Amino acid sequence: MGHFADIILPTAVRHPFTYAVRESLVERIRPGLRVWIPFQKHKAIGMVVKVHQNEPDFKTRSVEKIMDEQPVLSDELLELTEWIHRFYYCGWGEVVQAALPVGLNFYAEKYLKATKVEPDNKFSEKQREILEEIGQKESYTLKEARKRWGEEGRSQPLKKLIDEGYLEVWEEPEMKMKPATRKLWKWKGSAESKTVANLIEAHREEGHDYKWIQALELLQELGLPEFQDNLLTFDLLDYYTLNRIADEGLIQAEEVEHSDITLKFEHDPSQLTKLNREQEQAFEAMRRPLDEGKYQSFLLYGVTGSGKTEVYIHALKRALEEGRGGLVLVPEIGLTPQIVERFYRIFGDDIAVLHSRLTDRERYDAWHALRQGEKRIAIGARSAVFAPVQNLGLIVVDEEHDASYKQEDPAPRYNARDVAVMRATMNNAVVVMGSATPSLVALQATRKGKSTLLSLTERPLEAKLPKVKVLDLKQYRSAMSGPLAIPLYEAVKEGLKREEQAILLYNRRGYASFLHCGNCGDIPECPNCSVSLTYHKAKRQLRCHYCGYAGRIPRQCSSCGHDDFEAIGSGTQQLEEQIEELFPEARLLRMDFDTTAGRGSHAHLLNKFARKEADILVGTQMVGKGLDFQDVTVVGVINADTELAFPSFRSGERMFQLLSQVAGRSGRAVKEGRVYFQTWQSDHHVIEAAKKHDYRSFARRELGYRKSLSYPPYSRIIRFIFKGQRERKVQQVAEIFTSGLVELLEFDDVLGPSPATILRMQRYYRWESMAKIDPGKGAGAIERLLDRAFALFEEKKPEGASAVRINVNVDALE
DNA sequence: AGCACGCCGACT
DNA sequence: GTCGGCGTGCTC
Repeated sequence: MGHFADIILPTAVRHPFTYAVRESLVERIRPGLRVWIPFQKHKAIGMVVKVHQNEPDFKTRSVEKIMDEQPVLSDELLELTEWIHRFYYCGWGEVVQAALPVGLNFYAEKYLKATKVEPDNKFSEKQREILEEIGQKESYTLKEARKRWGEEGRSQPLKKLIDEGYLEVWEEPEMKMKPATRKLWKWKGSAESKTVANLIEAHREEGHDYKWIQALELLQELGLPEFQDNLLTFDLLDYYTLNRIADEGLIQAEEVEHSDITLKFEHDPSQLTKLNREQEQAFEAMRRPLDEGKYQSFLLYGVTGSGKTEVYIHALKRALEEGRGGLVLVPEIGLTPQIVERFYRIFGDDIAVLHSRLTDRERYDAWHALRQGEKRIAIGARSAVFAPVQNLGLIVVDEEHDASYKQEDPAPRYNARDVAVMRATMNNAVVVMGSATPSLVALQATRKGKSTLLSLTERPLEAKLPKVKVLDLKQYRSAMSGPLAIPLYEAVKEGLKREEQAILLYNRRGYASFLHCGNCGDIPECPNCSVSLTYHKAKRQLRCHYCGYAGRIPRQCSSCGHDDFEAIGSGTQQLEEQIEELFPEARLLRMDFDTTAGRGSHAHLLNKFARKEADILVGTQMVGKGLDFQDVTVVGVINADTELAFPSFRSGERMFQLLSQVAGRSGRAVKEGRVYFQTWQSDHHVIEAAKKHDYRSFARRELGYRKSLSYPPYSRIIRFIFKGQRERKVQQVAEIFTSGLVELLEFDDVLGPSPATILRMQRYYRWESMAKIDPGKGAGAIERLLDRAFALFEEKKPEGASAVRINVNVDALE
């Protein structure tokens, strides 16, 4: 009897493909190995998930060769990815593709080769250049060629050569990865020449260009020049910035072998901090299941500054002592050198840091080191949940409530926090989720006994929580100083007198600048999406945030024909101007989308402020994480409640998180701080709870509201997006599919269909529906339900339904 | 999801 | 007469 292999590919098709296995391969083939297979008209990489002897009733093709000696995915990760594919209703191969680094995933490099020989005069000059260059080299990747000649205007010489068969494209399964050398940076400068601060000062006096000074400041911010061995790694830095400084001869760049490139902070395990009483209790609670090798889930609720990280570190240390590995997940923007340093100090080279600036090769090496057990801890953002940590004993999910754990688009639309819980279950491991403002889903899990609540309430003595004053705008309507209610205005004024600093926050909505017609008020829209175009003053361009469209400013208004466009500044820009009028003496710094466009400029602005080069910082919520300033005594939120206008069941939760962050952060300074919330809804429970730093009362109210409308955690939301180029068809498909859902889900709520908030995006019309289902339903039940919904739709679908794509988003956040 | 095939409108 | 955009259907 013949042998067959079920093989997955990175497609949205939700079933494996069955291939025949030649006799000579039967011995070696097994799940987790990648294979080179014929697929459609080309060859592709697939992964074996099952080997069996059941001949299928269609004709099979044969596995060409086996690519790996050892499975790239262990049984554990194979099982985990399969669960994700069922639960989040996406292709198994799509999950595996997201889980593996380049070099171990399904990506096969495409190469170019010159084939036919033709007289030169047949080609354009550009084409002759391309053919000559490619002909010279042994192998040329399509990627390289596209980079060089892909953007050659309308004529597309490269594409034509390929289409006409003068260049052949073929794929190869093996990845040729660039050697793992990187530039390492050496700080040149004598012991006396000192700090970068001196240099900046000196160069300022010499009138050096601003960008150069900015680059230097970046170095100073990171504190790297003061490094003991004067070696700078740029793992978490901006390559171009450092190159620029190197060009100036201030630092030297050296090529260094890969093994030397890891974040080298001081490694001194003896610096383990002693835990306080509460931290000790939390640690003790985790220690039992950790020692017994049992699954248990914890929610570590602790206000900012209460020392959650220390608890994580102690627990990790314990896991390592038990001979097990650890995994630390942080939000996308949470992986800063400062955080890495704290872990590195205790665990040294036991840690693999998986951050977005790694090259393919470095990612591959880090993955390998974990797989081989050479490194026992992985730290990284969302996709690090797939890191091949051996004998996993502990998973930490820091800032558990953070939205960046959920991948929205493209598939797989998984939530790394929930995947972490599942992975811990499968490994009999402990999972700790930490937050100062836990998500209601995590909180509910503790009430249901699925998770254990641990609290850290003590803060270091010097860090008192600031007093929050709510300013009701209804009441102050006639007592305003520009955008500021009188008490906030007075507070800022008094603070400035004492040479203290202030931060004024403006909510995100309406933060971009745009253009409007001075005659009829019409705002130019994106030709591909139904959104207003934003105005980029510097480039004199109109841009779309959704599809990337960029265009010139139109000559005349498309609706009335007049030609007098006016620019309307962003919310923060306007606020900045108004504040300038109120406090003409003060030095202002604005921080928003426009001013932080460049890389590193975010940290740059904050540090400028920290050095007291400005008195007032005006910004959007992106200021968020950077509120710990010694001399800031006034923080004002100009429009605390705009978030509530956002049509989402989570807007209250999001606003509470935002306001708590503001209210919680500014209390670190020694001087007593004051926080002001300006709002139209002073009696709103979210405002009241945030004012009193009272998570519990917020949660109680919010859970009541969620329960009454059966929103998460009392339901699980599945969101469907229907998209296609013909609006009528999209609507029709949305209606028919949704009516099928209603039939299947008699007792659960189905909302919609309705046009999406942004009806048209990238030339596709979008409609959406939402189903609220029983939160107890597991992966299997969800998969069966959706299978039935699609089967039902298959029976009822109208003519032309295939022009409408249906996206499924399980546990959608919005 | 990607990709090739095939149909139909615009331009040399 | 031909090029290229987009709807349609398929992948073992």
